[in-house]
Amino acid sequence: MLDIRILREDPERARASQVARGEDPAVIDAILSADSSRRAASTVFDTARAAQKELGRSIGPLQGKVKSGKATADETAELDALMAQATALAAQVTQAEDAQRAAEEQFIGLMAQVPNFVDTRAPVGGEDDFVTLEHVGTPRDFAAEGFEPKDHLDLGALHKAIDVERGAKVSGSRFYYLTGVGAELEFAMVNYAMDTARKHGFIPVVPPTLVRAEAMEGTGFLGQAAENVYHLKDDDMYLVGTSEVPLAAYHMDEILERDSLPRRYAGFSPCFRREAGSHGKDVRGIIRVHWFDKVEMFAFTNLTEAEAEHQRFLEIERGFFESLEIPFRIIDTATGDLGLSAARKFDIEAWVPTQNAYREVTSTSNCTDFQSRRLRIRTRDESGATEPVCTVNGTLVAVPRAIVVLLENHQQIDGSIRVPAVLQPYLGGRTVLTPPQ
RNA sequence: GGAGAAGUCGCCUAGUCCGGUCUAUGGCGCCCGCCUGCUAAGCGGGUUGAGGACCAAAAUCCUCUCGAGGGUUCAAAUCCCUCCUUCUCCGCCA
Repeated sequence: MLDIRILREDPERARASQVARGEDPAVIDAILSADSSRRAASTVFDTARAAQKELGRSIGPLQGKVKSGKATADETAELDALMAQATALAAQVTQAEDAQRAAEEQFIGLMAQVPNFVDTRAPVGGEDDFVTLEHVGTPRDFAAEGFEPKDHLDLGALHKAIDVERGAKVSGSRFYYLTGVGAELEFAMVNYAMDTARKHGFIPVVPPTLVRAEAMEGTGFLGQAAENVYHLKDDDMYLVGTSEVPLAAYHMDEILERDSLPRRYAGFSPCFRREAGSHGKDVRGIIRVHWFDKVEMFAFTNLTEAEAEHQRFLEIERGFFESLEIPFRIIDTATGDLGLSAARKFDIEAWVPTQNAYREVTSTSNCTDFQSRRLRIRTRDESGATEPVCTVNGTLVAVPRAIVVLLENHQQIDGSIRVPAVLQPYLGGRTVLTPPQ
């Protein structure tokens, strides 16, 4: 949810943000108009209600007298007159209330559609208009090493680590089994990621992955992204696509004391995505799947700290993939590709040798106060007044994609996989994974 | 899943039977002030959150908020319905 006060004071900024995202700026004017109708309706209602209350205070004692039979004829007549007035007033109040509610609903409906303000430093444009900020590491020259790299599915089959055929048999396309060393790799990555997060001051969390509409809505996943969310109709529950959802909603309706910020959480959870509208994309392998496990970083900060926190998240992600000795680049996502909640987003794209391309492995977003307004998560400023917090999220490790880039980048000519030093303690000290006989 | 009890402005709590003077009681905690070698005690005041009016700002005022949403009524913390949550007992289960 946007801050209506900023919209009132600086509608130009809101219109510019809409334009940058490729959205309709006219919505902003519709909102401003709905806002003033809402305020006018509210004033009418308040006035009518105050009069009604006042009248009620006269009726009460008088009726007491009449009921007990102690009232004079004048008093009985007065009560009748007051009651007639009250009846008339009640009609006014009902009408004013309906008008107020309608105006409020229209206003909220419009507000909920509008994405967060973009950070003006984010590159303007669509999906392909990102800016590459940095390259880290150098892709291997397999030709010079004298062999053709195998893709992660071939390597997965060779190591009996990834089984997509049986995944499809049991659950359908875009499902997989991790077996043997594949499963071990998942635990190794998750444990390494959690240890990393803990060292950076994050509290480890295993959150619920089935949530109510409110949590989904509050984090901005029931808007444009709704088609990618699994919904359980019988229970009206949603399967989360990321632990960002339950982590953000963790402090829903709370006021977080100023000195308790930033609060940093690292969530481990399965993630479920319908991948509607991505037919034909990444059909082979486990790059794009309906379910995967992920370690996600999440922070609640105050307004002035959010941007620094976002940078911190990027540094942690950078350090993580650097330590895995995987070449990657960092991109600054373009405004048209930010999603509903983010003001700015950085992705790490790791090198996938067999695709001769960089593919997204992490994403960190600064959602400023957009989610916290929807979830009513606040803190107090110096004067003690409440203000919304800011939320920042970022992937530490999304398991299947991390496995893909690890296998492909560290494969050797005989099909074995070199284990980067940081991961060795999590794999029983093995320095190389050799295919089972 | 079944039966029962409960949910009040940080925490505890009065009020609900019998609707209006509830503009929600009292205690604890916390904050400010007074008093005071210091501290404690004592005394006085303040202490839910949201929206709005006025405004440079403060003060002030209005409305909403008694788990949530509906309903009855001139009027709902209070009566009725639905839902949520918690607790107790039973059943089932990793």
